[in-house]
Amino acid sequence: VKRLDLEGPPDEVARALLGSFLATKDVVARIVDVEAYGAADDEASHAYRGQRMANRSMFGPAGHLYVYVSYGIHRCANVVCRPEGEAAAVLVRGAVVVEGVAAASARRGRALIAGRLDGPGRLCQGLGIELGSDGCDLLEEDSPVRLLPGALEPAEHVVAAPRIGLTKEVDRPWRFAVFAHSSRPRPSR
DNA sequence: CCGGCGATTGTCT
DNA sequence: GACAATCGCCGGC
Repeated sequence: VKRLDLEGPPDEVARALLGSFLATKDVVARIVDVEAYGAADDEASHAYRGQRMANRSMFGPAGHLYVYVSYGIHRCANVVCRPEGEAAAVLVRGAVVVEGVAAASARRGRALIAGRLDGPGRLCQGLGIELGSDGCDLLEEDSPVRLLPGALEPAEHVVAAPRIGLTKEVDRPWRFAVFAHSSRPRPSR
């Protein structure tokens, strides 16, 4: 993954992230479900009302991690995709663990189904992504969370759908999920 | 399999 | 004081 690939319109970067890997100390997972978020042009985005203390890392630089607290309980992880001063990011909604299934399921407190971490909160819990990693550089070798290159396979396709859990901009089709040619062309959950 | 709902707390008004 | 880029459980079909 090069930083240049991560800097661009959030929907394009979102698609490009599918098939790449998120890695922490003891878990590696392949990204299969993402959502794009913009800035002043996107009322559903955390950046819509400008920079705040909690969302500051969403304002760049690209390739850094934006972690926020959802519903006071969960953590959710984003890949920032704009240079410093501008805001946009890709929420990682789902991934398949390819290394460290035991560590991930131990953190989750339950067995994973087919190695899947579906849902942004579950994904962060399984990977062990904490608020303390907010703002770290995903392309830096010794970061607590890293992004590793990966691509989709020929039999894999991408479906676009509306984003989940919003009260605004509910129709913008900025969710992108991988599905195998043999399975139903619809994102899980 | 699917829809509904309560829990729970950081963040902003 | 309201709201939230969620989750897990429960009930119905």
